[in-house]
Amino acid sequence: MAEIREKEQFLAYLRGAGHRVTAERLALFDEIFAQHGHLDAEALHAAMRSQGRKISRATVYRNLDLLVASGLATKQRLGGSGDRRFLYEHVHSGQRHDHLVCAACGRVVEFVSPGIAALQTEICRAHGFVPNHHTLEIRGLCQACAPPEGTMESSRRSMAKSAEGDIRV
Amino acid sequence: MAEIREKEQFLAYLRGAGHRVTAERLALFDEIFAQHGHLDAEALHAAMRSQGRKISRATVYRNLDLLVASGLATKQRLGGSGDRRFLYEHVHSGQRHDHLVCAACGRVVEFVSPGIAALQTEICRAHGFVPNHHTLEIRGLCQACAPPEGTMESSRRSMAKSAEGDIRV
DNA sequence: CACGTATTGAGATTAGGTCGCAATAAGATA
DNA sequence: TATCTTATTGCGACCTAATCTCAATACGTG
Repeated sequence: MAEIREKEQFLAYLRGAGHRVTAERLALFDEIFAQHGHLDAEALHAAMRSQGRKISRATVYRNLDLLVASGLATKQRLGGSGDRRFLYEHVHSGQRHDHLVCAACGRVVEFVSPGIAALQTEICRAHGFVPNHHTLEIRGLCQACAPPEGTMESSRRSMAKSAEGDIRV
Repeated sequence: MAEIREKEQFLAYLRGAGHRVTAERLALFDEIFAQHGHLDAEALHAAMRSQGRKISRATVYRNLDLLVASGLATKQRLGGSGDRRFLYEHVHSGQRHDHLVCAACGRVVEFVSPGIAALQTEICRAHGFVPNHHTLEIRGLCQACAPPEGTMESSRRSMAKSAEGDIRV
């Protein structure tokens, strides 16, 4: 289990900030680290209830914010104008990543771009701005939902389908 | 007035899409192009009422979405986790720009980065993704709200304060 | 000018999240 | 381990932003 390190980090954060270590917090932590991808509060709440853990909606929201404050989870509204709820995601070994969101099927693809990260740092420096979090989301159509007509340049769609997650720019 | 071109574009969009050209739509257009920066639906609504134009809230929302669909305005939730409402902004002569949002004072600084734009294009290509819109927001502390202690490196804060809008990376 | 239909306005409704407060339980102290 | 203090929980009420409904209005075509 990779999240053992993160759990320690979470405990350290709680103690350091004078917060108590409650069963609800640990359960929420386990749940969000057990799941992959983005979850909304609703889904988390449902998941925990279905596991027998009775936990209130308010507590889910409160502790989710705590997880975010600890730096172990992120909270964003993905889907641009579309999605109305916050989505939470546990950090991936401290790795920064951003999102490609398909407007048609809702699929979310993560990507990593050291180049963009570097430019952002540069921009912040130039503006005397001290960055903390960031959100970069590109909305459009994924391969599968690509333009149905495909009149021109329908060729380069060949090497596709499954290659994911290792592209770096 | 620079927005005369945009207004024609808006009219063309309306007609092309089989939508009617109503007084409310024109008034809304004028208002959003008269203002600078980001406005929420509420503010727009208030602004129009205070100008004598009686327009309903529902209509504001509906037509704001129309403006977005026409490509003449953007709709985003800035302020990351903080802001709960959508903010609208008219396009600046077709220029793409992104935001630096101060978590302390709420100030929003716009920046332009051809470098990031290029990398985004590159990433989309690599994923066979056809981009449409995007959102890039960096949250943190602006110069004014910078770390209050400033123990180390308190020097480079000198050339500051007013230089804005011309930094390109 | 008249007609058909998209659009508007007003208010009800929904959705997601937050708040207040009494009951509970972490964890410090002895 | 028993006790005490106070953060945390759960529940339901509440809030806000945005959407929906539907009758009345007004574009714009013929």
